[in-house]
Amino acid sequence: MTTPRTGGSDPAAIAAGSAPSGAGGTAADGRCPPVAEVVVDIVAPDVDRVFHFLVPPGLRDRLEVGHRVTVPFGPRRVEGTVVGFTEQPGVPPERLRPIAALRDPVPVLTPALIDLARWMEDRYLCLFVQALRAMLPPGARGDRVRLAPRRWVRLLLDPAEARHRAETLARRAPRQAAVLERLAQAAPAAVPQGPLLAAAGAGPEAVKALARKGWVAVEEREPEPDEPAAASEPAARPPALTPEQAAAWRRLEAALAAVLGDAAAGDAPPSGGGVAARRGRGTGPGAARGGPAPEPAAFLLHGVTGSGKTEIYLRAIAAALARGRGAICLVPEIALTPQTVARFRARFGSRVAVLHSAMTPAQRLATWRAIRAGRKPVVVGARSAVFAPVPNLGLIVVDEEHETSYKQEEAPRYHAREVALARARLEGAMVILGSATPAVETYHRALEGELGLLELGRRIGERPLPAVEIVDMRREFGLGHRALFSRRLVDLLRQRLAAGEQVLLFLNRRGYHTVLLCRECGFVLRCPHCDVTLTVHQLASGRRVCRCHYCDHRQVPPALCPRCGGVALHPFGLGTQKVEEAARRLFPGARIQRMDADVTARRGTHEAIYRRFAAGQIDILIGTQMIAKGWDVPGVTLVGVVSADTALHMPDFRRQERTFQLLEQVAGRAGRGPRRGLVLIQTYSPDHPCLQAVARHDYRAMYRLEAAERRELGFPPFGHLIRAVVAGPERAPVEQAASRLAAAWRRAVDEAAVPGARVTPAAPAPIERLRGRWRWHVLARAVDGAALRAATRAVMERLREAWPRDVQVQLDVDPFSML
DNA sequence: AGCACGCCGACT
DNA sequence: GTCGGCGTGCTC
Repeated sequence: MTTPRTGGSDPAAIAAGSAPSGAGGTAADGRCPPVAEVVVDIVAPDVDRVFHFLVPPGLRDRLEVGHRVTVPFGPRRVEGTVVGFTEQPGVPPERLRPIAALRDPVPVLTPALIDLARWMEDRYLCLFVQALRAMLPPGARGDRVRLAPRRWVRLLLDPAEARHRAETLARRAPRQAAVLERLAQAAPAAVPQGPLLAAAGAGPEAVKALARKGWVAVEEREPEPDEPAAASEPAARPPALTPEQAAAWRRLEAALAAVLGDAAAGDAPPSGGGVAARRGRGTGPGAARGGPAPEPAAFLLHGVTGSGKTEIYLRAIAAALARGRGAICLVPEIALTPQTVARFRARFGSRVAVLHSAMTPAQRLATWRAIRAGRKPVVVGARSAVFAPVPNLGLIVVDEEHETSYKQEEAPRYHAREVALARARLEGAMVILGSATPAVETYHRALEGELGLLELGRRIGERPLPAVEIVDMRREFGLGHRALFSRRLVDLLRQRLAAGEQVLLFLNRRGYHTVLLCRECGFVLRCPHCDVTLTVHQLASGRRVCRCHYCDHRQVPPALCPRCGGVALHPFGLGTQKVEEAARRLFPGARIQRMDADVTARRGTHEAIYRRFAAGQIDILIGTQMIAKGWDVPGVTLVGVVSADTALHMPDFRRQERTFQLLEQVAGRAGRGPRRGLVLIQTYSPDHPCLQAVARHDYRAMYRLEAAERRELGFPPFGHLIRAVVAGPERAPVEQAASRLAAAWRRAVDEAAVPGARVTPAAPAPIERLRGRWRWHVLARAVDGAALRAATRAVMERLREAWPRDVQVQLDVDPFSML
């Protein structure tokens, strides 16, 4: 998967500075050395290294590390990234060809980000070019996006005067008149030329003519990222802190001063300065171990929901800004709502850039450039915002750090939290990881002293956490109550509805376990491509359709069982639709709404349902994960978890952690208002220690459970995992290749004597077929992650010779999903 | 990854 | 006789 390359992938090389010539950009005299090191945009192990190109005279004083270029490559031209400069390339000079073109006026990446890409290559066993790609704004690649600035037209006349002239112009030049008319309406604001011309039914020549007359001016602007001008004034004063918050803030403030320097000193490194200047200044998260070091440079802020973590983030960001440093705040995609953004804008005004998945490539690119230019020192965004090219970065906040959406599930399969810690180390910045239910891995680091631990155990205003009640469904069943809702849940629902209060009914996943099952022979309908059970969905027309959750294969349910020919083939299991039906039957008068991936497939529905719910127009809202996050509705006094069992029995070593996080999250939806909330959990395992921990809101109890189990089995944080997926169009070569890989891998860890290493035999992946490809996998585990990675790299290198065609290996370091 | 070069089967 | 299959090798 990886190839050795100049600069190497030895982690030590990173700290020592692996840019071969050490050149961090254009030299002080404005000239760069004559040969540029370029990584081309081709994802293939063979070319995943530096190639050398001559810098043409015209680019001598402009080219910098991080620039995107077009280079001649064999018979064609490809795009690439400048990652360094050198005096002596390891190739004979006559083979060097010049760079063909510069693609961007300003480098898209910073030198520090290129160092980070090297770290990622080593840490995630991905290609260097894959790491670089992850850092580019979608749109920087290819020439699809228009790089030219957008034109805006401004009226230079008084609006009344303009209308008058438009009238006289109407006969001879109706297009120009229409343009003038619209500009007069918008005056004194400028108007984007494109929409203006479309609305006026005119062409660009109309504007040109008006400009010649001196009546209008054309301005060129970068495409503006959406930014409500109204909210750009920073708020007057931040709210006062609770005593707990104040104590946490004192420690953080001291650490910020230690790591970033004194606010007054104004010793911030020059913006855009090479990373070399800053390297070694920062105290890495590990630095606290040696000697009487003060505070570590990274913290875990463990605070229950409603304890005021965000206020701490905002203050820390303000402190970084005061020192002339920038900040990135990562939030899970789902939390990137207008409310979140508004909060940042209220505090930092137009200095905030928001990176949204919904942005167009052009907006994204414009935002990226504004960040790179230092005009937006505060960046808020989801996973990939960890790569925002903030010059002179001082702080990275990772909110809800336990969220699985921080793990990227395609190559490079990085985890934004880990990248944040590495980036902060490279750039001498601080990190704050925040969560009400930290990942076990993170909490372990905090207990080990690798992270500073700040705990907020109380909610602001001393509001109590919701009460949790567990219902034993075995008993219900034994007593002949076989309905979806226990008697207790029905009682509570009735009470709440009578009192005019709102209820959330939560289910693990949409349609999960609603399979087509034959009650005579046990046959279950599966996807012909993906080897998972199909899920039964009810269409609006009343017809049923069976769908695969992985590849979206659809088919009409067969009337008779394909195996035994019997007539007992029926949907079986728990889905949101079933819950909805049951609720409607029980409470025909109630206003009931279901919300899951099916319902919200149409864009905008999510927000619409939220608004109706918040406005009290829905009594019972039934939904999956998506109702668990961020919804703050004071009218909710009851949350019913229809079944906790699916979460609890997932085939996953993190299942207890995940169950705890999930249930705490849904519990957080109850009792945001004046009345204390109640959470009712239905389960067939009422004595399960994890559920007992949830009932007491006892994070540490869950942590101890998980830690004991994982230590025993050598799972993270007590060991490191690497998963290899072997995939190809035919089964036999895949199986054979996977077996060879497993054998070679085991031999490699044995030879290298990697401590505590274990390699599983090759096995079919839980989803053996996906999108028409066969998949087998192998899992390796070891105590020493770096040693395991080194051995893995060596194996891949060796296997690359004589590897069957059409068979690929994907490596996943620290995997989350094992499917 | 692409794209050239190169060496063996059925077609205007 | 040639068009075209995809195996092998290379790209500063």
